[in-house]
Amino acid sequence: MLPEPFDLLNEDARTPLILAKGEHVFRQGDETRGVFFVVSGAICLTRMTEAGAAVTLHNAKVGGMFAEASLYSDQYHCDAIAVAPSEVTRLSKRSIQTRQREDAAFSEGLTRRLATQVQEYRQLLTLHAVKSANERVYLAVASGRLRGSVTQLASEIGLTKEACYRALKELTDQGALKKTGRGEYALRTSF
Amino acid sequence: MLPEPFDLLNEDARTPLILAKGEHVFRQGDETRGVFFVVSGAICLTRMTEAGAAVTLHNAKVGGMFAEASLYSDQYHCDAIAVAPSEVTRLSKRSIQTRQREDAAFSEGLTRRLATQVQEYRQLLTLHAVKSANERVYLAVASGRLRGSVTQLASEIGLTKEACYRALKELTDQGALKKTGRGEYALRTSF
DNA sequence: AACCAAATATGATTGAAATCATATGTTGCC
DNA sequence: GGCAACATATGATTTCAATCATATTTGGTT
Repeated sequence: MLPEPFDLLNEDARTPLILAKGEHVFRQGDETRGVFFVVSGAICLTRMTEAGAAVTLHNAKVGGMFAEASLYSDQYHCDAIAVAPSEVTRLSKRSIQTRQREDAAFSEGLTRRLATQVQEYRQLLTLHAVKSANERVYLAVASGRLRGSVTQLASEIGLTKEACYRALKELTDQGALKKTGRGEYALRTSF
Repeated sequence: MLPEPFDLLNEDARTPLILAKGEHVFRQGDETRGVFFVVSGAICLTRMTEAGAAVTLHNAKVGGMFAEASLYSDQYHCDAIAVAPSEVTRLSKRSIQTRQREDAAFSEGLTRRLATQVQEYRQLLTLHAVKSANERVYLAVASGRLRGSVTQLASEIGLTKEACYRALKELTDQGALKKTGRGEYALRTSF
């Protein structure tokens, strides 16, 4: 359930938290107690600027984690608020740090996970820079991003679901994609 | 010059490479020899899909790094090509891995750098999801992203430079920003 | 000093995606 | 079994940023 290497942590390193919509997981300035995994719901991280504007830093969704950088800070630098009824698992900072020191496999696993995420985020950002909706959708499908729903893909790649459906239709009409089912599309190999 | 913790590496872990435009730093399938730092120019990472489409994974610019995930792979999974005459520094995989095992400060520094980058990329992706150009520019300025040129900011946040200048002008007219010089803007604190 | 390249700045026009609307299909649940 | 919620799908209209165009300023180079 927890992503590697956090699945290696002892039971007592995990604290489940149930949150009502609007409830805080932590606040800016709170002492850092760990990193979090989203079991259900969604958590939004925001920071206030000096001018009073709220900047959203991250929308953590089911299966995602947040506040990993808190391992290297004494206080949280933003607010984490449940935007829906949620369950999150807190992974104790102390346990993680101890394990990092004492277990090379865990330490390597953590570094590896972060390196992989950096790679994924760069790829996603690069995809966002593609102007044409059709090309963006094609590249997204070619990169294997159409796992869940089309709606989900749309939000992932920065399009409305309507624009995404339209692009899928046009790409299918053009012969670049093949419709393999309701909401399912495959690449048409060009040879 | 090199970002932490790579500045800690010995001289002999660094290999400078000079590349003409179009030249490869490495190819998909090559044995992994290290991670890279861009001293000048720009490097583009692309991968071919089964259907023959080229997917750009990352555009590494001056001061940036690429192929960090190669530390956890035997072969590179994409091509790295200089899109302009470039100089890059290769940081030997072996040296990094040895140092990771033997120097806790280095190891922690690397993990920390990656965690920070994950955080930054998430923030940038979240910013890209803001629809209105004005709001996007405002939030970008509020997050301290207007360091270099406006042109640079524009490309960073996914707008054309024209749209970015216009947004800056409108925000200034509205009183949300204050123009402090040519290409320089500051937040107007609302109190 | 003259010149060039790039950044700054803004106006006019266009186009592509957002929005609004609507219909059907599917899934889970009481 | 029926209802609610959501995903799929596509048509019509609008809007906002991209594009095209142009002028000025600045910094670096010869």
